[in-house]
Amino acid sequence: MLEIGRPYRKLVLKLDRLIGLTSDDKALIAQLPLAVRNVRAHVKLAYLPSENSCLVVDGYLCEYKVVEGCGRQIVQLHLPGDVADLHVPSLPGHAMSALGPAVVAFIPQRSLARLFESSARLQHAYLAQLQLDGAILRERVFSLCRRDAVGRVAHLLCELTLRLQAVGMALNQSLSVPWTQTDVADLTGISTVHANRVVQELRRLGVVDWGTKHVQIHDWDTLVRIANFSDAYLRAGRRGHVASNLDETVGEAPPAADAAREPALTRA
Amino acid sequence: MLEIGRPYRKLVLKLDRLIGLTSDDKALIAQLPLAVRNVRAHVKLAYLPSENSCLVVDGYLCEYKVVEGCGRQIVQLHLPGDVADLHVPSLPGHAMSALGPAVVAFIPQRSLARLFESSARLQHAYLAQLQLDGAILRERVFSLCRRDAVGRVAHLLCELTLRLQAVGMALNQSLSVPWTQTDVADLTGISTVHANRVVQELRRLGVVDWGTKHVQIHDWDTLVRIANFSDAYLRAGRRGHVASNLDETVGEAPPAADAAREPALTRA
DNA sequence: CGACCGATTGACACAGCTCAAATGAAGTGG
DNA sequence: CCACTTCATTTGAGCTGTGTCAATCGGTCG
Repeated sequence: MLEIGRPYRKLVLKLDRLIGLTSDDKALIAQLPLAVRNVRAHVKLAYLPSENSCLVVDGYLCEYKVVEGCGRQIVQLHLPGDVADLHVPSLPGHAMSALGPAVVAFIPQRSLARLFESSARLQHAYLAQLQLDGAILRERVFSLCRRDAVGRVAHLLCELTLRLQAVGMALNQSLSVPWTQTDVADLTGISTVHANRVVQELRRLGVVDWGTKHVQIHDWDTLVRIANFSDAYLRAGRRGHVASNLDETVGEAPPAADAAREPALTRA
Repeated sequence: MLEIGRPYRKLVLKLDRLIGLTSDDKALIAQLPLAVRNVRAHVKLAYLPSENSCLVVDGYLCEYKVVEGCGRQIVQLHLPGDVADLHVPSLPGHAMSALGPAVVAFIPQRSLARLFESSARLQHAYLAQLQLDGAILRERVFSLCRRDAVGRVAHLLCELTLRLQAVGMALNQSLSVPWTQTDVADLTGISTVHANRVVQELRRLGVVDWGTKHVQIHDWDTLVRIANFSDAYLRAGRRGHVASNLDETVGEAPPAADAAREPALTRA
């Protein structure tokens, strides 16, 4: 069921949704030279330093750090439509591999650079994407600090669903998740044993149907409640993204002439 | 002791160290319009959406997320020389404030945009900076998953030291740290009570002298060992940054003609 | 059929949390 | 210069979510 045609489709979908693309932009992306490859789980993606980026076409890619002794910790998860920087894992102890079978497309960084030179909008999209990745990472930090194991896994599912839907997948909340429970553990910072208990708990609550390679979400609202999920951070970097909590500073000095020119300071 | 002159000095230092700047670049940065302000702790930095960025001149800025009920979780820490995006905290529940007294400079984003148009190298520096921030966040994720409380705090100190030294501060490992132990707790994802116990443990081991507003590191090597610290990730985004673990793929098929053109896949 | 990997279960240990209270330090007003 | 407040640090004592260890079970593949 792995997609082979139009490998850039999801990337275009995502960027279009993020900041909007012209048809010229889309054509430019479609012309990128891609070397499409199938990757199996546990196969390390090597890199020729800084020479290629890696577009996820289908499946999941993760950057992980090897833990001394054994095991790994996944520090970032890439979904279809994401562009992973292959030179990041050139850090010692870091590596990149697929979770479950995946399809990727290698793109010469030089081609990407040329792409950005030819379209300021696409460059902007790239920046927006970077910002979004940052927002996702920060939410992850929050998750690790303030959510318990069940909350973390639930949050992961919520995020996954929305990110997949942003590239036209996971419609009717049915996710392809060809991960082992060890993968889930490495993603959420819990032990394998506990990951199992969490999965069972989510099943018991009837919020998900968690199969070997598939997750069907039955009760989105409850899942969101368990995860304490809010999708706001997934909109970071979006065009026309405006503050939605400006009310917090309401009651302060009304925007006087100079207050309008520089940020206000608000007593917490 | 707060610095008032040449507010962009640390930024220039950092970018120069990161990718190298020409004197033209430095002059461009020096010409940026800055609105310098003193900020006290617990004062929220408000934002006019997307209108300003915020250069940390002295002290620390943090982005945090409010925890339901009470408390906050710090998701990102900005040091002198860092440029914080003021529109990030426009996410609901997010905010930005200083840890201890700080000096910041507001920069209109429009000016930054113009800056990048006039110098491709500076734009590149900005990207490198974004990448570095990402690497720091990913290391933080790792820390939260795989280091115990003492390790996390030790790692925070190590990172702090190197990042400060990159902007000419913290020479001879004496750090200005005007934080409360609650701040440390919010940074590392532990409770205030436990933060106290960790600080005491570090003192007891004789690795640091942790005063109210200052930390003096006495035994760097031990601190590094406790933190399991490696500074590699702090070099992410650097110019000429090359893979240092290429040896891992040594022994694979020698770089054949086509292997040289696209990344290799290595059995983990 | 045997080997292997992932899922599952149970028993136990402990790092770190919570609650609660005492102590210390810094500032404020009289 | 002294009460008084406020905030940060410190200490103690249980409690609990997760980790660890160790089996068992089930499916898959050669």
